[in-house]
Amino acid sequence: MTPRSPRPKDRGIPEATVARLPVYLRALQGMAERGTLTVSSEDLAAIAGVNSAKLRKDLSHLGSYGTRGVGYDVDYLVYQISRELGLTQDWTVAIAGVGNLGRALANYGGFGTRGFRIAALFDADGRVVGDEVAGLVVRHIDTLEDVVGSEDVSIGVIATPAVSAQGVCDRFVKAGVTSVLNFAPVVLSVPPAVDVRKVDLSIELQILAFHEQRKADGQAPPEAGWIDATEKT
Amino acid sequence: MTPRSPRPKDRGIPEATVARLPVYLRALQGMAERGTLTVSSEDLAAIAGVNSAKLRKDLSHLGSYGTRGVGYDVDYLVYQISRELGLTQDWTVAIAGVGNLGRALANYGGFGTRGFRIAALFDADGRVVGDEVAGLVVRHIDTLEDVVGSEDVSIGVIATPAVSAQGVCDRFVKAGVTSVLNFAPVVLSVPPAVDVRKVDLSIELQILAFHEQRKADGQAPPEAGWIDATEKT
DNA sequence: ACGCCCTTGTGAAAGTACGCACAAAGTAGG
DNA sequence: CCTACTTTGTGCGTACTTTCACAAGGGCGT
Ligand SMILES: NC(=O)c1ccc[n+]([C@@H]2O[C@H](COP(=O)([O-])OP(=O)(O)OC[C@H]3O[C@@H](n4cnc5c(N)ncnc54)[C@H](O)[C@@H]3O)[C@@H](O)[C@H]2O)c1
Ligand SMILES: NC(=O)c1ccc[n+]([C@@H]2O[C@H](COP(=O)([O-])OP(=O)(O)OC[C@H]3O[C@@H](n4cnc5c(N)ncnc54)[C@H](O)[C@@H]3O)[C@@H](O)[C@H]2O)c1
Repeated sequence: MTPRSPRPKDRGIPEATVARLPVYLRALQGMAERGTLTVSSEDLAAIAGVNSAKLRKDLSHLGSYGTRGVGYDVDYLVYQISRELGLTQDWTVAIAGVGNLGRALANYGGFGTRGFRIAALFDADGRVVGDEVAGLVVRHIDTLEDVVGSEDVSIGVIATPAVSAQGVCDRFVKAGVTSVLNFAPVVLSVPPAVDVRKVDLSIELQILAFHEQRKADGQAPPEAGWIDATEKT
Repeated sequence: MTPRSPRPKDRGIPEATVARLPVYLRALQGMAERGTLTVSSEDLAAIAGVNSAKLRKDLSHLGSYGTRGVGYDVDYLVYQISRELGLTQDWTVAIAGVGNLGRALANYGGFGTRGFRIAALFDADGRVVGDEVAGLVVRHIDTLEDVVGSEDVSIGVIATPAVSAQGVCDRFVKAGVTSVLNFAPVVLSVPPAVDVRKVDLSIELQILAFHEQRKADGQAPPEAGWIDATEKT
């Protein structure tokens, strides 16, 4: 069985654009806090580390929200991007695996402030179950289905060891979760209706190692200006 | 993402391929441990969650290491991919910011086993400096330059708050680090010779939220004639 | 030695993404 | 109202990516 790509055709905003919208949003929110009223594509692009034409094209997928000769209204753009990303509503998140990483995630304040409410923590280890972490009592993984149902969890985070990840994922899916963020170094199989995104630190390091080796193979690195780093995931 | 290399000696492996090689490698290492001797592109692709033609094309960039009618020799392929990724040598890593996330990273065993040696931990907080974390004593960030130089660190990991990230990055770069893995939610500016990769959990969640919303919209009548206020005539 | 059958490696097509360059659209000032 | 100036929105060429489809290569049974 070949796991089908979650969204072969999104008859809407290109995936590459979706991945950049959060970056723009963050930049804009910073500007809004500092009281900036409008911003040009040139300036915003510089902050976000992208080409200004790309930024304009990205925003054009949301609609014509700019004013020629002036730029974009910061607050209005914040609202439009938020709406497009689905951040005008709150999302409920559950984390499975309360080890090193799960604890770091639970304790991280940056989620709640962005509309992602952590509703439950699960672990299989009896020594962890019952602990209070970040204001939540760790529940046993066997209660996952009940809690996910009653709390209406829509995003499941997997921070268990790799061997447990597929099993936990299956339980999330069976319980009705349709988006999964996976930190375990395994490829998860899910039904087509479920989105999975993975964060794999080892892979990131290996990609860096590849380029590092390439630099070492060559000779003197090119000297030039200072650029903004932008990457994709 | 190397913008403009005036020296296209194009022994180049596509970036998209590089990002998948670690996935293949992990699958192959698992097979090797279970004693599998050879594997077909079809089977390996299924495990890695990709199209088999894509896998073959990816591997073809490394050379012709398969045998028609048979498949690929697992051990040999492990070696070739490792070599291509630069994993036949060890890389030295330093982590700046020993908070929730920095500790989780330091305590994670999955790096050392893959050729990434964590050589130093840095923090700016006097209450953290001097602590022992994962067998290393946390050093003060002001010693970064010395340590990076003497330990020959090539990869810097940034796990500080966002406001400190650019500053820490600059120090890494000035000290000679040419690869940075950034967990802070900011776009870093670096010279062209430095590679930056970012891991941004908020962005991942926001992308999931986007698709989640889209799924929900599909159920309900989409926008029923609702037009944005700024729609032009 | 021979031919069958399996799997690789790769042209070519289709689909995405990027960024330049510029007309269109809006502002500001007279 | 008109002119000068600024910045958006996008058409278009280029480059990269994915996928299909199949000829060529190689092992294996007879
Ligand atoms: N810590 C890191 O920095 C880091 C980095 C990269 C990848 N990862 C990956 O993230 C995952 C978690 O890493 P970690 O360092 O937190 O590991 P950990 O061992 O510290 O924590 C894992 C937790 O999952 C729990 N668990 C095990 N089986 C479970 C199950 N079936 N259901 C629910 N909980 C279960 C364990 O009891 C433990 O508390 C691993 O897959 C690891 O490879 C971690
Ligand atoms: N914890 C998570 O799960 C999580 C998730 C997503 C993103 N992040 C990001 O990762 C980063 C770290 O998160 P955290 O939860 O570990 O934060 P934290 O506050 O727990 O830890 C940050 C650490 O960095 C240290 N620090 C501050 N300034 C420094 C400097 N100039 N030099 C060296 N060290 C410095 C602090 O003393 C602290 O120990 C943040 O940017 C955060 O936004 C974390």
